[in-house]
Amino acid sequence: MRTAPTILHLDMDAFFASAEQASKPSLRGKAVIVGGLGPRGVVSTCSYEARVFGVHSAMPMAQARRLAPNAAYLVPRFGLYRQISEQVMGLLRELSPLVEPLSLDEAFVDLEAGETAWDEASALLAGRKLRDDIRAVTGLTGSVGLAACKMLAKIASEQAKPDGLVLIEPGTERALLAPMPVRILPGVGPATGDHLRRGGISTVGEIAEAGEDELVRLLGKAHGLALYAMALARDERPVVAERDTKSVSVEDTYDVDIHDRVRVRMEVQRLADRCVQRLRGAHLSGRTIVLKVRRYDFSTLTRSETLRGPTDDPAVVREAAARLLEAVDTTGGVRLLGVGVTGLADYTQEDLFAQARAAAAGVEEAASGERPEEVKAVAVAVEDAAVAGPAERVWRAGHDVRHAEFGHGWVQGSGLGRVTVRFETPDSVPGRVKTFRVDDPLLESAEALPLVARGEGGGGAS
DNA sequence: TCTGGGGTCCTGCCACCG
DNA sequence: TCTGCGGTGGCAGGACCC
Repeated sequence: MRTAPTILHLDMDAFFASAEQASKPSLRGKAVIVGGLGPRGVVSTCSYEARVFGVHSAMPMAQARRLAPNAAYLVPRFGLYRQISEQVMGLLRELSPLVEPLSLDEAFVDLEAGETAWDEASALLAGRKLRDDIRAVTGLTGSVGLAACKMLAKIASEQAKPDGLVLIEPGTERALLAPMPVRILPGVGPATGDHLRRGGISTVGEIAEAGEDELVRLLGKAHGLALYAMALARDERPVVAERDTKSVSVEDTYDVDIHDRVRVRMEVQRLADRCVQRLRGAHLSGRTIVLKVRRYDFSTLTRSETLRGPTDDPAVVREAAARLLEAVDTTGGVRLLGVGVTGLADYTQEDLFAQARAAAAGVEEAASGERPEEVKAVAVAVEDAAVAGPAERVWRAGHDVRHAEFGHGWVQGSGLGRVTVRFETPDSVPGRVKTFRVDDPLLESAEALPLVARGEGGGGAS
């Protein structure tokens, strides 16, 4: 294990909510909650102002509304977050070629590999400059943790939140970890936490005292050994820049449980098509098709089927998903359906023809009588239908719009044939609110504006 | 209070093979 | 021929993460 604190962990502060506040001046300093707004939505991220009311991520939206009825509720705008994320990841790559993104708002960086830092002083310097650069380029704040391994760097950035920097000095790690609750360690969630507590262990220090054998007895080999090592501040996991995707899936939770079996079949077909679109978008194909069903009582089951070869053919995936569904009892209703593909392989354009042939042959076997050409034709028709969306306009809370007369703004709310728009931009003062008919011809949806104007602070969203 | 969506990894069980 | 055994792959479920 290295001895200098040259692993950096960056965590953007309340990322989605902060991006929304930066983009909408009227929301700055206010409780902002981003997540699914349907009856079964959950909070994705909330601003620090909202956390004061007890709101936190993963909380059911209905509960958040009770706790913070006057907060601004917005649906996520992943396009905007991705743009900002790319800017931030770009800054990280200036520090080192070894950058491991964990999500849109988090990443590890190996500063030593980038020859940016080799000791405490140089690591601190790099961390401070990074925070300044992020603020200048995106207008947002991020918290930085520096330590000699990934686990500790992540704990450090957690301690640094919000808008701070913490370095864990080599040699102090075990003393620092000992009094912390076990849940601080990566891999310890509610279930493992309970398990350990029943075994009389509630702090990291108690894990270390319990010993390796006891941990393995309590949690099994892989988990027990890993946790024991972490408790001793031993974490040899390298920063890995490129990770291969292992699975691709799509799932939908329905506002109301679906009881109609025909509707369930139809939804599974649609999910299969969406899943294949994703798969093809990533230039992948896969061998194992997975169907996921969450029933009315929240019990979840999966059924999977492995094909003889990888496929990215929508007809093949739909057929497999339909077969899997036939083995599942859905009486009582389903609240969620999902279709996924694992056992992934890269494919190239040259492989396409051969794969389509092989996959179509598989379907022909399964649904005897169908000819490969017919199967392919159906698949193409469905894809076209999926691409052609509904014609009516939907005004989603938080999304940007442009009005021919009043300029750029965002949707504050809509309903009963009306849409309310607040007219403001990231660099304007808080704007005025106006209400229009949902079919107002002067109103159109718009792209998100960059948070920091181009030329200001060394770059902006493109 | 009533639980999203997209992932990864691990474990236990079973069947199959040599 | 039967049985035991270890390795491997498929499948289902669970835990965890952001």
